[in-house]
Amino acid sequence: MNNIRHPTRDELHQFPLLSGLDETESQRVLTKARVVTVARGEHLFHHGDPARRIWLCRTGQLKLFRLSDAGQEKIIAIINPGRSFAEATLFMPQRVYPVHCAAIKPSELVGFDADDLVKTFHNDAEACFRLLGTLSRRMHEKINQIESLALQNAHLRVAHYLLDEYRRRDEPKTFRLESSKKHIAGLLAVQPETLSRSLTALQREGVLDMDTRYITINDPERLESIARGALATPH
Amino acid sequence: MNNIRHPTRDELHQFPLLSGLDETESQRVLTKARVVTVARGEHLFHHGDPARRIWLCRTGQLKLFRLSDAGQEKIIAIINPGRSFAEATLFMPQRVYPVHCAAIKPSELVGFDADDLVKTFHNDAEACFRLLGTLSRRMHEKINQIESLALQNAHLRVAHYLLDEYRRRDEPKTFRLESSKKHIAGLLAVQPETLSRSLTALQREGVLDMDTRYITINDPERLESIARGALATPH
DNA sequence: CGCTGGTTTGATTTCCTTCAATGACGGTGG
DNA sequence: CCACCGTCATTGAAGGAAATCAAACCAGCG
Repeated sequence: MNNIRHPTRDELHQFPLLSGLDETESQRVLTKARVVTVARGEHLFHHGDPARRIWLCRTGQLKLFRLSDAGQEKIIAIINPGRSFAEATLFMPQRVYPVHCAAIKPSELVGFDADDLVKTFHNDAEACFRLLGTLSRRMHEKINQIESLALQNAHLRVAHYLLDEYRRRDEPKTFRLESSKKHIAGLLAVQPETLSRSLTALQREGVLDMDTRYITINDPERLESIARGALATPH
Repeated sequence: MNNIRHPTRDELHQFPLLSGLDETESQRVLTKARVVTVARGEHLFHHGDPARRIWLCRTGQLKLFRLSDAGQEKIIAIINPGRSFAEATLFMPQRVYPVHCAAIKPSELVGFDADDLVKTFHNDAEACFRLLGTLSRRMHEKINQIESLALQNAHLRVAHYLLDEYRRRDEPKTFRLESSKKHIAGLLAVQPETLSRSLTALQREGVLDMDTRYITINDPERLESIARGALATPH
């Protein structure tokens, strides 16, 4: 039975980091795990807070982000159900969260005890390898983000983002944006106005159509060539 | 005796990832390890190459970087002696290098066999933990780079860089830049001209003095406040 | 000494942010 | 069910930061 207040053993095993646990370990981790709900807009943790738990998003949506002194927000990642986050804090000398985390939608999370997990990893080489895999993948994603910010202009970043989303969903003509345009702008490190202008330009070019949060890709090849740097020449 | 052609067991143990190996494992890893020299300007590997080795820089200096279609170069990291790199490729499903690597100075490296290392990690939970720690630290560095690119303007990035270098060296009044200004510009994702102008402005403000590659920090507090966002108001 | 590549300085251009105003949603409570 | 409010989205105009272009200078090194 799927009790919403406590993580089930099945759920635990879907969690990639813990999928190989035996009965005893499962039991211990479950005992220390806690379900937390966060209202829309509410913070789960702040940048610099001691990281006593690592998290699995069960429902809802959250953002991991940094803030500038001026209050500008750069989103590092948007967290959707099934994603875990903050694993890298486990192995840092001083265990603090490197970013803020707040809910974009009302969300429900499972929080695993950090000390407890480290103990588990000590006995489980397989789990270590899975975590190494996860962190490595994330590291390469970060390198891609750095390249994107450093070498691509705003329109290129937008085109790239759309193409990535399109492919991630297995290339359906139409799909729904994962989040509001304001948040996507924060993810791409552009102003909402700039994102809006980019999308309008792509629409004018006939590359895509847009209906509020729904995007229809009319010309994937064209989008790809634009993402590669072909200037979207406005007439 | 320090044979320059083959890594010694002592050297292997300085390598943080392998410092806990026992005699047998040391022996195996050493057998498969290979010393490679790279001339200034020469590539060690390209973005997308199969990653059959991970590397330890013994002497010289290298850059890890990405290239834009237009040929612009964004440096992800500058590698100095004692630093290892490319570890994260070990645990990726498709083992390829995510960046280019080229020598800034003539360099000598030890290349460890990837399959061999993975075997070692299977038997050595301690080594796994050390690697998890290394990757976690690098991940947080990447997050800092992303924040820097997204939320700080060029002058702020320069000030931050100088402050970091100053502190990393334990705050000597004068220190030598780790690399040419062209490469530092590539690291900070600004044009060399912009870096030059930033440094000139800081000099004009009396924050620092500069003599070719040597920087003297006259006013660390001022530099810090500039890095925090205090506008360097040119009169 | 005389290259070659790195650095500085100035002038111009481009891109993106900022500012401002209007319009469209979508959730909430009457 | 509809009116209201706040947030999000769009569009235009103006300003500013950094890139680009161009040229002169400098430094290290064969």
